[in-house]
Amino acid sequence: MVKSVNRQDPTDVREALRSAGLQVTAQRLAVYQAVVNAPHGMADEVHQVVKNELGVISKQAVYDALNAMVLHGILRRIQPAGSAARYEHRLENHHHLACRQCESLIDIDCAIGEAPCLVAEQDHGFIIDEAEVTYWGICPNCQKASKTN
Amino acid sequence: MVKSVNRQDPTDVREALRSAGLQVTAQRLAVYQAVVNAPHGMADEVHQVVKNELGVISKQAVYDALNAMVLHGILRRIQPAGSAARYEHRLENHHHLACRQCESLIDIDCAIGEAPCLVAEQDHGFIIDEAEVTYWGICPNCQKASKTN
DNA sequence: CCCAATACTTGACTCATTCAATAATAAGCC
DNA sequence: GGCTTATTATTGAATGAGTCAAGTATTGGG
Repeated sequence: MVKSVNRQDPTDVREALRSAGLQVTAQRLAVYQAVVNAPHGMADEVHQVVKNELGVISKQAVYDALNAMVLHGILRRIQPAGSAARYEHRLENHHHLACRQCESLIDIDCAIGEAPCLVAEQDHGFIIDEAEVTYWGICPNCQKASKTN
Repeated sequence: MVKSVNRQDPTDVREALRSAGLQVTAQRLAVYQAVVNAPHGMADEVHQVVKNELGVISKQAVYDALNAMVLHGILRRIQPAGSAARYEHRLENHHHLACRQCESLIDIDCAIGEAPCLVAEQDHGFIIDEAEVTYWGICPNCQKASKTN
């Protein structure tokens, strides 16, 4: 399984790429860094950030980099209902708190700890490797906004 | 909150539509029935089924019907990562088991019962109304397939 | 330093979903 | 039961995330 580590040191990313059999390129390093600096960013946002960093990079290269790193467990992809895919570098098991109104997304640790309801009783013969939990609600800002209206 | 009921009797759907302030139309009834008969269907599949039933219906009408019924708690929309939106009529709290390879999706009851890890410790001021849980793994069929290869 | 494998660029393309304008229908009222 | 109007359906075009494919550039092992 994937090592549960937060990689912030650039050296680690290079190593992670290499040990995954991926080449180390300026584009990939910049894409990784963009995700670290702005977690939960969508591909398009990552693209903007990396453009500021490198000058030019194609949208396709961003998608390639993101997909490759997700595939090799260097980044994690999350796809909240109704939103484009988002990316994060935090790899340990944690969950998300999503606002139904403003689409904001917050990390939260697993409520009970290791594997709470994460072991399904009725597994139907599936080999389960992950339990993804998303809490849906209204964030404080949107609560305020709807009161004043 | 939404009443936790499985509506299979057509009369109930009519009532549900009316009490939601929606008009009862042949299209909506057929769309609802299609979702009951083939749970977890995507909009396009629902469209095909309803076409067989009614002869003609526009894709747009299917989307309108699905959206309206989801908005009023008559249907439920689920959006597994990497898939188009799917629809189901079962409204009680339950979760899903998804195969990473074949995209199959199975209902499972909540493992612990009422509200297990469904109450986040760190709610960050959010008013949480739902905890969505998706278990990811490999289904029995795909396990077999990968062994024989 | 060279070369093959890997990655990037460009631009066209797919597919789910939505938008907008027009036509049809449901259901409350007389 | 027939009008009336708000609600819903149809049609066709548009959007936007993401992928595909062909050609060019770069990485890093030999």
